[in-house]
Amino acid sequence: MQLTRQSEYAIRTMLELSMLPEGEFMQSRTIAARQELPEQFLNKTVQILARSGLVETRRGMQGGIRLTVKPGEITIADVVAAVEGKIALNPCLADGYHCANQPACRVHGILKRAQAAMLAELGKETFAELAGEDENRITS
Amino acid sequence: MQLTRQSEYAIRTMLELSMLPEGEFMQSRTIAARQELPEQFLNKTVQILARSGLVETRRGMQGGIRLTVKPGEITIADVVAAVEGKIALNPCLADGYHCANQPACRVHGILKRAQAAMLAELGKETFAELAGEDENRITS
DNA sequence: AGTAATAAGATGATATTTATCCTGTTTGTG
DNA sequence: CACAAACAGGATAAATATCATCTTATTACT
Ligand code: SF4
Ligand code: SF4
Repeated sequence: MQLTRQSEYAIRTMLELSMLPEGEFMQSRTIAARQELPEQFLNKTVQILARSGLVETRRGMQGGIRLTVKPGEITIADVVAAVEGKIALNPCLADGYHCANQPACRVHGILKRAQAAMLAELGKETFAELAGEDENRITS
Repeated sequence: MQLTRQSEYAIRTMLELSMLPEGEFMQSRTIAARQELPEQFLNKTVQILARSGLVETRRGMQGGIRLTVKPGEITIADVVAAVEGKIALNPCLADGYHCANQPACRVHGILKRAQAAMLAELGKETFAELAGEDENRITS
């Protein structure tokens, strides 16, 4: 019932990239250092983001990672889905899964609504907003 | 990002017990059979529920498991919390954890709201309501 | 050519999940 | 009291997921 570390790393990476001028690259070393993430593991994570089409990478000198989407058009929900696959609070909420007593199951409906509510919140703020002002936050 | 099987088993067990006349026992074999759950594993799960004060057990003939709470006073949120511990979408949402950049972290706030929204839905219907009528549900 | 950067595959250390087995303990019944 | 029924609890284990790290490419700029 928790995000994986990898999802968090991905979110913080996307946040870092969202703060860059559009089209600019940032290197994974830099991201790792700034966010204090394990560099090699971050590389793997970036590969996932790249395959999902959220970022693109360039090798060699002057290389690095940059967004292929506009910060205003993606949310934490998108990043988590990219890293962990489509979110499903329970197997019966995943595509293609079928539970025998699902039609009558009242638990199913509740879980479904809970998941929808969670996703709605995760999808409310875009990275553009997240990367914006850092102050005037509610602390806790 | 998913409930454990054990949580689901616990929910379905509580649901089964909620349908019993107040104060009555049901045996774990019966629950396991009716809900098609692995019996021994269910026993472990029941122990957790018992330690959390949601059910009480009696050994020996005529023994079994019964609720120690009123079905109208507990929700899925309570059961999941009992089995998995207090829900925290991310380590920084758990009690006592401290992340260095938490005060300024805007991700934290979003995760917190997402979690709150999810818990609100999970806490909306009590087991009394869940155990009530089985029909007139939205199927998908 | 050389260097800086990501890609990709293999491997592994841990932790969690999902059980099962065996033995103990409690309790009602005859 | 002996027995059987039912849960309790500890040990064990298989499967899977998580969180990496190591090594060897491959790509691209200079
Ligand atoms: S019993 Fe209900 S909640 Fe559980 S898997 Fe089946 S449909 Fe989903
Ligand atoms: S970086 Fe933000 S979201 Fe991540 S653990 Fe720290 S406070 Fe929580």
